[in-house]
Order: sequence, then structure tokens, then C-alpha cells
Amino acid sequence: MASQPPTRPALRERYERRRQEVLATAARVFAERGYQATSMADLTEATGLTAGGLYHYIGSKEQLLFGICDDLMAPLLEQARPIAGGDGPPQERLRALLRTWLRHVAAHRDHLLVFAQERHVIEREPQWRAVRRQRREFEALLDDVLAEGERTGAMRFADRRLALLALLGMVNHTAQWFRPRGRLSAEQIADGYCDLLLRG
Amino acid sequence: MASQPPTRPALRERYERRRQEVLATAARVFAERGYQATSMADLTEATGLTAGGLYHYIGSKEQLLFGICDDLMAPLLEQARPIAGGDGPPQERLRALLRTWLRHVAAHRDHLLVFAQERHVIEREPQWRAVRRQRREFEALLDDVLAEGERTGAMRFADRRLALLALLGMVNHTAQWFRPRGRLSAEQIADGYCDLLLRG
DNA sequence: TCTAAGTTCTAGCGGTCGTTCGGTATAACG
DNA sequence: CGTTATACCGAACGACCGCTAGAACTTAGA
Repeated sequence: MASQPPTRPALRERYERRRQEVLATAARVFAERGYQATSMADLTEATGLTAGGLYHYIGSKEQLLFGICDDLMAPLLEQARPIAGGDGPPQERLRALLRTWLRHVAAHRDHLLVFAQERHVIEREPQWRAVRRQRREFEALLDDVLAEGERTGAMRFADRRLALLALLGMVNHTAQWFRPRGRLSAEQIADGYCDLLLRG
Repeated sequence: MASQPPTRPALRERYERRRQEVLATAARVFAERGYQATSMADLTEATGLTAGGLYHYIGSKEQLLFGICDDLMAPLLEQARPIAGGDGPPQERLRALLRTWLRHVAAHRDHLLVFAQERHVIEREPQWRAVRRQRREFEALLDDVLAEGERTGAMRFADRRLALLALLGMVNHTAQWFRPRGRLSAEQIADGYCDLLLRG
């Protein structure tokens, strides 16, 4: 049923570090084969642990997926909040937001691929409310910046809602094709998307 | 092992019609719960058939997925080829292509959601080569139109490859949020994306 | 009407799934 | 040092998986 973090302070850190390793390894395997198609046997092989040892860290397969989603969204939100809430010109805030976002996508490709793959579960099941809220908060941060850009006249959209959805689509899709040593860096991609959205 | 279409011509049509029904029903259930997470028992419940009857039409669960992907890609390609290969101005061909594409996305949301969800399988496994080729051909049709627009000076891209990838991302993502009786029609969305790509 | 083809049913097979649990070795803490 | 929390092991469990065989029923075509 459970995975309990140690109460002894000296062991706490080691446990968390190892747990992160397990999550990252699992994210990689899930991204390759799919969450549902990956068996716990696949994960024991990939982590080097056996079934019992694995469950010492993860609690259940679903909690493992939850951990991956949280590792994706929580740090992204933490970085995005101060940028979106800053007081510079909206178009500069948008550019900074996109660069941070795409760096995060590039660094957490596996996590995002799993997130996108299992979206139907995350959007439907009650136990995924917390993750849904994270996703919605991030989208609201983006929309606020676009809305303020429109208000100040710095941006103009035929349909702001559609522009936001298009942006979400292109950025999330980036995880499908981005390669770390590819032709374009995360920043170049971010600027490319930004120009696509704002030019004219 | 297999599902054999009837040899008698009079029954052939009925068989194909029923088979299409089964595919569409399966696509709906797969889109809701995920391909891997859906059991054959779920499908027997959804189709009204029992296990044996179901296998009379589908051959195997994987062939069922293949059928869904083909129902998505084959008619889209058939519509897209003459538009992309036409001789009007490139920007008009692009607009027509996008409208057709988005009408197709709107009409086959379930199919596209399943396709996107199982992309990791389709892109990796050897037996999915035919579907990969369909996807690549469609992307090539799009890129050809963009390239000719650039050549004739009708379009200008900072990075044409990135523009194509952005376009693919936003359109495919549309299946996630499009609602048949929503605020925007498929054509309005297509025009919105087209303007985003070309304006400036 | 008769026959062969087509359609669907029922029952269940072998295998794999996520998970559990009792155990052992190790390290922290008093 | 002794005690106890921690780390990990590995066999085994019950449930469910995709799929099949074989028979029963229905319909098309001669």
C-alpha cells in the first residue's frame, strides 16, 4: 500500500535522492514504451531494484505516475510565477516565460511525454485534481500575460483564446521532436514561437 | 488468428459496414480510457458483441488499432493530395489544406487522440511502418506548400522547419479541446492558424 | 428447400499483471 | 553494545489479460 519516507533525519535526504532517481528512470521507460504498456518487471529491470525494493519508494504504479507529473509541473510553476507576475513589458515577460518553459520541456522531455500520453487519465479521474490544477494555473499565467499585452496595446490577437491554445499545442508538441544536440536550442525555439505569436 | 472478410459480394458490404462501426466504437473507448487500459471486455460491452463475435471483425487488438489509424490517415491523404498538388497560389492552397485538415480532425477526434496517445508505438515498432509513411507523406505535402510559398515570395519564415513543426503541434493539439458545438468552427480555427503562420 | 458461408455465442486456456509479505542484512541512535 | 528503523530481496497471490476452439444459429444463393 504505502511508501513511507524515513523519520530519521540523516536518512531522509538519501531516500529522497534515490526516489528521484527511480522517478526519472521510470519516466524514461514510460516515455519509450508507454505507461500502461510498461510492467513493474520492466521497471525492476531498469532500476536494478527488485519488486519489494521498488515498492519501498513508489507506493504504487499510479503514485509513481503522480510523482512524475509533479516533478514536471511543480518546478515549472515555481519558475513561471515570478516571471508572469513581474512588472516589465508584457512582450518581454512572454519571451522570458517561453524560454523558461522550453528549457524545462527540453530538460524534462520524458516527463512531458508521459504527461501528454496519460492526459486522458489526468483530465478525467478525481484523484488527479491536484495535477489538473497545476496545469490550469500555468495556462492562466500565460493567458494573463497575453491579456495584459492586449490591454496595453503591445500585442494584438484576432482571437486570444485561440492564440493561447495554439501556443500550448506547439510547445507541448516540441517534446516529440526536440533533440538535445539538434539544430535549434531551447531558447531559439522559444524565440521562434514568440515571433510567430507576436509579429505583425 | 484472423478476421476474414466474406467472399460473397452481397455480404462483403454488410461486413465492412459493421467493421467500421466496431472501429468507431473502439476509437471512442480508446480515446476515453486509453488503448492499453481498455480491455477486450470493455470493447465487448461497448460494441454489444461477445469476445468471439468481436474477433470475427478485428483479428487482434493491435490490428484494431491499425484500422483506426488507417481510417484516420488514408482519407485525409486522399483529400490533401489534390489540394497540395494544385496550381493556385500557395497561400490559398495552404488555407484550403488547413480547412480540410481541421474538418478531418473535428470529425475524427477520437481517432486522432488514439493516434497521438500511441505515437510511441507507431514511431518505434517495425510493423507500423505503413502508418509512419502516411504521417510523413502528409507532413511532406504541407512542407511542399510552405516551400513553394517561400520560393514565390508569398510567404516568409524565420525558420520554415520550425513553422511546420509549430503548425503540426497546434493542429494535432486541437483534438484535445475541440468541441463540435463550441465557439469556433473547424474552418474558423483553420483560418486562425493560417493567419498566425502567414501574417507579417 | 437445401447447403454452404457467415455470424455470434459460450467457456475457458495459458500467461502476465500489480502488489504483498515475511524475511535478511545493514546502518543509525541511545 | 543493543535496539530499532531502514533498505532491499524474491517467492507467491489472486485477478485479469488477450485470445481461441467449437458449436449453434442465421442468412444468401442454387
